[in-house]
Amino acid sequence: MELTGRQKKILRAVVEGYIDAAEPIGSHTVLARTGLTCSSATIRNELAALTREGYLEQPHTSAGRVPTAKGYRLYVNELMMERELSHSETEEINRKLQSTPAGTDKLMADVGKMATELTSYPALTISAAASATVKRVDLIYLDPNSFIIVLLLTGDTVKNKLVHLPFSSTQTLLTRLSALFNANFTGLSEERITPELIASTERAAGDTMGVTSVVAGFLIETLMTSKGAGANVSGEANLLKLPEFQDPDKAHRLINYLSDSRNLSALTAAPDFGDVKVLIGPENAALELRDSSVVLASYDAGDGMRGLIGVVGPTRMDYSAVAAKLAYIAGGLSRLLGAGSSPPAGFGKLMIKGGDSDAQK
Amino acid sequence: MELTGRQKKILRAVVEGYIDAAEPIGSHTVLARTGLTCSSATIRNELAALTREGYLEQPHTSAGRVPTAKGYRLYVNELMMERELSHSETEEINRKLQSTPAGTDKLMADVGKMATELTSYPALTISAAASATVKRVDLIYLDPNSFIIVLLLTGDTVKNKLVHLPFSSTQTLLTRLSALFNANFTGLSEERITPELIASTERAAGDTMGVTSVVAGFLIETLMTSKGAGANVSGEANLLKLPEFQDPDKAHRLINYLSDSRNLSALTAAPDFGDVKVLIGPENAALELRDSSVVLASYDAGDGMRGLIGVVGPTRMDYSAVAAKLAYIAGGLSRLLGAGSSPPAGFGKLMIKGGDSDAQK
DNA sequence: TCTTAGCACTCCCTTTTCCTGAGTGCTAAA
DNA sequence: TTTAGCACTCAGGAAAAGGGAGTGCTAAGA
Repeated sequence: MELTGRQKKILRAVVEGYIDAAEPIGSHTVLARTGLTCSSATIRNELAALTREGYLEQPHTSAGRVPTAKGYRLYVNELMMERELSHSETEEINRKLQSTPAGTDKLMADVGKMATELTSYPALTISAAASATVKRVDLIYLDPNSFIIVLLLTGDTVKNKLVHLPFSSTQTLLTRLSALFNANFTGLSEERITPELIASTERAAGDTMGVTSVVAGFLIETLMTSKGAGANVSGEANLLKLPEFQDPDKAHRLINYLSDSRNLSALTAAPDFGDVKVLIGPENAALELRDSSVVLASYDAGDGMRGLIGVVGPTRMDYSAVAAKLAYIAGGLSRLLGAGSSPPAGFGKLMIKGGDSDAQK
Repeated sequence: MELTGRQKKILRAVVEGYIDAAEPIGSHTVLARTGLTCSSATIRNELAALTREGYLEQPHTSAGRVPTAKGYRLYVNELMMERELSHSETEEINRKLQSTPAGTDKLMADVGKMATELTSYPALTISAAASATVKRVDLIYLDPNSFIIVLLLTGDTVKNKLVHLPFSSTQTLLTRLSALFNANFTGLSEERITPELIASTERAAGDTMGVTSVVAGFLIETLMTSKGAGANVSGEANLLKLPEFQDPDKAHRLINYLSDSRNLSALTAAPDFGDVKVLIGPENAALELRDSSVVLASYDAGDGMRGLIGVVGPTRMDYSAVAAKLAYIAGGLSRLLGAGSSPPAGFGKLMIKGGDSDAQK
C-alpha cells in the first residue's frame, strides 16, 4: 500500500523527532513538528495506520511511536532531505585533508578521527584489499651485516624492512639479488611465490648464506598482511554518551566487536555500491550490529582499488547529515589518492617546512 | 607509626579481598581470609586503627573497609607477594612475541593487544621519543615522474615515501642528490635542517625543478612526527565490564582521555624508573586518572631508547599479577629490539613461509 | 467517508515507604 | 589486651502509591 502524502509527512516527523529526542513521539509532537492543520485525533488514526503497516511501533500501549527499521528505510530512501554541507563544514574537511601528512596508515587513522569529530559517532575506515603484487624490489646495502629491503607494491604502497644479518653479505650480492628479484618476482601475488622459485633464485644469485630467503620471507609476509585489508576504528567512546548505550554491557559488546579488524573487513562484503550505503539495524549481517546502523561511503584509493569510510551509531541516527559528511570526505579522499594518482595541486613547494598551512585565505 | 605484623596481615587481607570481590571487606571476611586465631571484635579494633591511620576507609558507617591509595601503596611496596608467572603463561607470551611480524608500529599494537588479553585491562604502549636524526638517505628512481625516498633514522627506523612529480627528473639527478643528502644531512636533527642548507644542496645538485625541496620536506616531516612519541591503546572496552565503570559517563571520560595520544605521551614524564612502575589513583598527575591506577614497564627499544608498555585499570587491580606480566613482556621486547639489536636466534631461515611457527616444542 | 471532541484506560516511571541484613562501635567482663 | 554481647546505622531491594503522557474508541459533525 502506497502511503499518502500526509502519512509521509507524519512518518518523517516521527523519524526526525525521534532522532532528535531519543524518545517515543506522540500525536501532539507530530502535530507540532509537521504544522498540519488537523487534530491530534486524526494524527492518531494515521499513526495507527502506519503502525499497522509496519513503519512504526510502540514500546508499550500507552507510549508514542518509534520508527521501525522499515520506517527508517523508507525515510532514508524517499523522505529525507538531501543535506547540503555548509561552507564552513566543507572548508574544515578540506583543510584537514590537506594538512594530514601522507603515509596511508596514518592518513586513514586521521581521516577516521575527523569523521568521528564531524559526526560524533565511532568511525571506521577500511582500505581495500585488492591482493597486491610486487612491482619492484630494491636492496640497499648499509654495511656487511645489514641492508634495507624496499618493496614497491601495486597500489603504490611502499614497504621496507631493515635486516640485520648474523653473517656478512656484500654489495655485489645484494645488487645481483635485487636484479633477480625484479626479473623473477614482479607481478607475482603471494600464492605464486613458491619455494622452488625462491630456491632457483638463490642458486642463480650464488647466495650461500640465505639472504634470498630473508628477502623472500619479507616479501611473502608483506603480501600476506597487505591482503588482510587494513581497518581502523576511532571514537568508540562516543557511543557511551548515547542513551541507547547506557547499558555498559551493550556498549561493551559493540565496541568489542568493532575492535576486531576482521569484523570490520567483513563489512566490505556489503554488496552493490552506490556512493553512500546505509545499513539499518537488522539489515546488518552481523548480530552485533543488528540494532545499530552503519553508514559507509566508498572512495577511490587509486590503482583501481576502493576503500570505505563509515560510521556506526544507533538506528536513531541523523542519516542525512552523516551521509552528506561521509560522502564529502570520501570525495576528498578520492581526489587525494584516486584515479591517475595525479599529485595534488601545488605539490612540490607546498611540502616545505614553514609553508604555514593556514595561510590559504 | 609502624604497623604490627597482625595489622599488615589484616591490611593485606582487605586489599586482596577487595581486589577479588570489589566489595567492602568486613571483619568476618578478614578473619576468614587471614585465618587469624582471634575474634572478629579484635579485627574490628585493628580495622578501626588502620582506618585512623589512613590505610583504609569506609564507604559509610555500617559498611566494611576499602583500601585507600595509601593502603594500596603500602600493599604494593611491602605486602604483595611477587607473583611468578606459570610456565604456560611465559610460554604464551614468548610464542606471541615470536610470531608477531616486525614493523615497529604493528608490533607495538600487537603487543598492546597481548597485554590486554593477559591482564584484561586496557593496555597502552609508548615508543620512546628520543629525537631522531638522519642516518642515510636513498632515492630510488622508478620512472621520469616518480621515485621513492628511503630514509634511515637513528633507532634503525626506516621510513619511505613514493613521490610523483608533475615534471620529469632523471636517474643521474637522483643519484647526485642522494649523495649530497648523505654528505650534508647525516646526523642532523630536525631543527638543524635550515632553508639555507636546503637551498645550497639544491644549487650543488643543479636541481632546477624542486626535487630537493620535496626530499627535504619529507625529511623534516618525518623527523618531526617521529619526535612525537608513538602511542597506542587497545582494549578500552574492557573497562566497561568492571563494576567501577558501570557509570557510562565515567567510562567515557577515561576512554576519551586514553584515546588522545598526547595524554599518553605525558605518562612518559613519570619520573625515576625502576623496572615496573605503579601509579595508584591520586598519584597520577592527570585528573582523569585520579581514581584509576596505571602500571608501566619500560623496555629497551634499541639505540639507547626506551619504550613503555602498561595497563590502566581501577585502583582495585591485581597489581602483582599485572606487574609480573608486564615485566615479562617488557623483558621480551627488550630482547627483541634492544641493545646490540642482535637478531633473535634462528633468524634467517625461520622467516620463510610455512616454517610453521608452533613447531618449536 | 473523513475528521474531531471527549473520555476512559493503560502502563511506564518516579517517588515514597518499608524492611532486611551486614557490619559497625561501644561497653563491660575475662 | 581480648572477647562476647548488644544497640545502632545505613545501603539497597521490594512493594506501594501517584502522576501523567499517550493511547484507542465512540459518537457526533462536516
